[in-house]
Amino acid sequence: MRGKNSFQPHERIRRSADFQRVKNAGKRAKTRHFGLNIIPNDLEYHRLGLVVQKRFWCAVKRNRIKRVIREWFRLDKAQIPMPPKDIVIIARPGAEKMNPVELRAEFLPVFGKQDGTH
RNA sequence: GAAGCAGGGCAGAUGAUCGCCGCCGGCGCGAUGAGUGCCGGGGGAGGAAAGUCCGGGCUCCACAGGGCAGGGUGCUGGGUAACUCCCAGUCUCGGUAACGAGGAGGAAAGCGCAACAGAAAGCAGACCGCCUCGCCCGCUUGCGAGCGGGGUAAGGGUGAAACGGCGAGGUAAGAGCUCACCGGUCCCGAUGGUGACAUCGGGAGCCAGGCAAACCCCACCCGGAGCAAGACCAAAUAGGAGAGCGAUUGAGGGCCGCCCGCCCGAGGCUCUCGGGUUGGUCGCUUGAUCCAGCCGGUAACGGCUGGGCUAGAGGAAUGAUCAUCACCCCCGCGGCCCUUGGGCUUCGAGGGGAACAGAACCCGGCUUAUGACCUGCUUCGGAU
RNA sequence: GUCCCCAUCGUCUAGUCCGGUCCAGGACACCGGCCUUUCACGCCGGCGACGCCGGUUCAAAUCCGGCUGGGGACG
Repeated sequence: MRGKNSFQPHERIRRSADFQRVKNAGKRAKTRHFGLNIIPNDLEYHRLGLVVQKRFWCAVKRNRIKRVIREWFRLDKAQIPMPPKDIVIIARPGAEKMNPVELRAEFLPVFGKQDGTH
């Protein structure tokens, strides 16, 4: 087995239909720099999808945002409460200045509140 | 020391941990396959990867053919696969200089353009002025005022631009009208250079410019699309509806601007609508390649020999954390110079910063963005 | 990734091909005044733009380069 902190291809949302399902039917949350859509899936693990629009940033900054979010998911996915979910994160202007520590602090309340609901 | 000019390479390094994407080897599941998981090894963005502004390779459009249209280039010679690129040179312009910039063919081939101002703006032009003649008036009798005819481009004023400059002669006043010198234009000759051109000598004449980065003429170049090119495999739906046309005397299609020419060509062809798929493999990285040495060349570059090649993704991989060492700035302490203030420098136990920016078929350039450093040169200032 | 197109007052636009008539015209909006008891309508006046940087030219919104910012198409 790989380490539990890995991020493998099947944990990634790729298909356009999956993005549409999460966006239309999922619960929405909003933080200072991101929008999140979340919906439970039928699998045994969480999945992550990223939306970083081309119109706001150049290629280097887009890659930077996606890497930092994936780094968060890789390290903290065990903390996400258990019915497995599809999570789509939409970056908003200002997100390119986030470092991993700030990002973790920003996402913590979102999933902490979820824990309390059930 | 200050300011500036030109050129050069670099794009933080090392280690640890957790991860990502290909490749190779081994093992497991599976059917010996397709896949998939684990372990090990090795690799993984740039000088601009960018803008997509030029030029090629490659692929398809029959074979890439002719003409027109359209587009591009534009001093000379060389380099190159090719170029709007590079190198060397010529001329012009800018700069005190080092050096830099130049789309630098043609306006006595054509159609044209020049607002406003000004008298006049394209085979120039009399508003004021200057000179002269005629008429008339005044008087101090050769001067003044007015009107009219003529001569004149020296002077004034306008303009972006007004047809050489200056001196002498000449004249009623003037004028290249004539002459000397200077400047430019054109023609002829000599010398140097492959050539652009330069230098020198002689002559003509001062009849006359600018805009081609609007059209145009001349010379040369360019067929069109683009890896979402293109080739193959698998799956799935349908085997439809409408319109147009047609059989060798040629419907229609291809060569994606048009014509010629060529080719394919029939119980089918084309267009539109409707329906299905939203997969995989190849192309896909060894190439006009990079490094070193020698040779030819002023150089760009070329030749030979030896060696190296390890990104090839596909909703798109290089990241995070920590430590140490280098670089820069601030701060603190010490030393020196010294006019309160400031400058230079050693040390560190502190704090902060480190640019522009991410391959998408591949190369050669251009342009734009950007960090710290090194070397050479120029001008000015100081010291010797 | 590749290939195209566009940019003028706060908004919609004319002028760009073929340079000067343009310190850029019009409509709506905004501001001030007149009319009206007041508002609206109407009339008069004002404010206000050639995306940016170079070049050619006597002269550039217009011609030629280079940037910047938008928009579109493509199996």
